[in-house]
Amino acid sequence: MPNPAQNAGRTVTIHDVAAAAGVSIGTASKALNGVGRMREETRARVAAAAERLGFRPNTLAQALLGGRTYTVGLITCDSFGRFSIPVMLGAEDALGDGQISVFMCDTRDDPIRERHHVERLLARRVEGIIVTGRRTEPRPGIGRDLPVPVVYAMTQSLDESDLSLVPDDEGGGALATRHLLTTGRTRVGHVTGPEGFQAARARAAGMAAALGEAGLRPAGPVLHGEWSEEWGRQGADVLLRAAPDVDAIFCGSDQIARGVAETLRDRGRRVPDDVALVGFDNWEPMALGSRPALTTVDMNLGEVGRLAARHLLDGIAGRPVEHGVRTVPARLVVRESTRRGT
Amino acid sequence: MPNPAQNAGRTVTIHDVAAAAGVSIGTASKALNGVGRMREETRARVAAAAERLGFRPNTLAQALLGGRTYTVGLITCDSFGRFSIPVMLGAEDALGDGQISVFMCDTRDDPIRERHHVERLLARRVEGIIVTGRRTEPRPGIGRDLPVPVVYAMTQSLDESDLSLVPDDEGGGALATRHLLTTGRTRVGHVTGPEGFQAARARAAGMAAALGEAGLRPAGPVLHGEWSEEWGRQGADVLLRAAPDVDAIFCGSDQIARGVAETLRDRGRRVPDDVALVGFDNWEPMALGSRPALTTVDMNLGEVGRLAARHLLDGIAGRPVEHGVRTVPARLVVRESTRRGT
DNA sequence: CTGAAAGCGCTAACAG
DNA sequence: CTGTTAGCGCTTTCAG
Repeated sequence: MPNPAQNAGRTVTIHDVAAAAGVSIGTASKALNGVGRMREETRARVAAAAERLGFRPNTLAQALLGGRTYTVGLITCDSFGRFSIPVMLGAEDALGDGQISVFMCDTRDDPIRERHHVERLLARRVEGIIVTGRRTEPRPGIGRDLPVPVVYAMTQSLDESDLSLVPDDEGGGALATRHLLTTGRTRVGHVTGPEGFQAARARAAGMAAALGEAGLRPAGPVLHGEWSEEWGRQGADVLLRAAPDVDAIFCGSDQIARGVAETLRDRGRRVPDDVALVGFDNWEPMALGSRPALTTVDMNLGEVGRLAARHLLDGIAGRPVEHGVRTVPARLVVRESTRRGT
Repeated sequence: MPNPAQNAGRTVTIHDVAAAAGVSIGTASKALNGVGRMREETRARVAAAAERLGFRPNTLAQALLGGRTYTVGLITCDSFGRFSIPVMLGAEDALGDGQISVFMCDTRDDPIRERHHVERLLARRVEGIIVTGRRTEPRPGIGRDLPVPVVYAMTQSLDESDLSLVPDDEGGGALATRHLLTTGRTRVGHVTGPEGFQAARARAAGMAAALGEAGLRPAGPVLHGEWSEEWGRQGADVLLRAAPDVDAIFCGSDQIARGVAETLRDRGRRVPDDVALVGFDNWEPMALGSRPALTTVDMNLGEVGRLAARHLLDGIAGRPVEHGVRTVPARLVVRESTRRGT
């Protein structure tokens, strides 16, 4: 049986198929697309010829004619980093079934490169663009009045008329905090990332709100620093001095939580018996590698991506795209670091 | 000044530009492409019209006519994981400047999906395909006699006639080991990943070779286990029992190294004073978060990707693509965990 | 120096 | 039931 793919010579066109099947080019097209009515025998003969020659309809020609390319662009400013990848996966998920292919572009955080990529994508007649990013900090949009719909995911456009999908940091902070309260903790501290990050501020706000509902306040000051383990180690020390009776610490990231865990251990506090610990990100290598394994907030980034894709598809279908900033609920993943309340 | 992008209504074609500039369609084309000879004034008039209307040549039409699409496919089996991302970045790097766009496809490790993606890419007339993967284990190729060149990066095709680019695990192991010897260590142990992984075996072989050159043998048995911190913690205990006088440990991954470091600390061995430690991967969040920061082997994955892209471009240009498995040298990153030799 | 016409691979009307 | 034709947007001969 000849391999259908062995057309290394010249690409097989529908013209070849038609010739091989002894029909005209138009008939071949209809036969292959199951359109119109014709003798079953003819249809089969054409199909056989196509199969034998390894015919693959040229998507470009179809696109040119049909006015649709079934492609979208995915622009990331995250160097394909840790956050945008799950988003992309989710997006690919929602798009892939629709026979839509994805052009990937990385901007390296360079606006010139970005502009360049947008131009290229538009020249390729993508039907829509998803923009993802590293942080949730608002950023300038990729352009106004573009001829295709645009959705921002895991990043946020400064332009109010754009649609941006971001994780619910505030809700996540509240979720983590309420979980700690449920397990009987009442003196909850917070060590997190730079105050300049909206994500850090929102998570802290969520925590404060949840504590407030219970008539409580944070134990010690909210400690802002870098998104690093090293800061977690330092921050924990500061916190232990400021609020020695702390019985739970909510951390702005899993990395910070690991650092905190290390200092707690060095200072003879057992996790979770003396101090319960909650991280943020559900970055598994970190959260599972930590001892004990970290309870943490998962931002459902895949869902962010899926939603972004779905909104984009709506836009492509001609339905008006919503605008403003929309938030995707987070989810708590409970592990050892908060088991067995006091 | 009108925004060139405000063509939300209908896409601007060269026909529109020609009409606006008062020239024929062919003249407009030549003017825009700087081809042929014509009055400077005409050229300028066309350029101005194109600018004003926000004309973007339709890449599809150009591709159809020119027989080149300037696109390649990137297939990953790694769910955009930690390893294939740097590879992609490197590839995008080498391709992007050549005005080549990249279609991303994730297979989720499903051969059916993979087949599907390959078909789709070929239908879109990509000019080449790069396949990346999670492990360096050999895998079946994506198809024989495809009409476009294919390069495997960070994964390896079973088909000897394919070109596969993989990191030099053996060289990396030797590099790490020689560094330890240089800092005066002589009793070097090894804790690494599953024996089933070629990467683990190659790294161990590299270490054995380097020790052999110095007339030495590994301290204790080579310990195979999971690629996890937990295994690092356990493995270190086993090693300390089997070879209590060990003064250096080379680990198969940074995660394992972190686990090893933790156990060493628990057992009262100082790093690097009593025992020096080298990891593998240079996965920065892990390597830098560890205390002390880990000396580790960087596989130069970006280079792997860049090379893959370059070979692919060669293939696209019609030059014959080499075949077999080619190896990209690794690089040592020295940090605290090996400073100050005994 | 500029315009007209052919054609890339395909589909969708319309004739036969 | 099948073949012919026009045309998607563009480039490239070849005449004018």
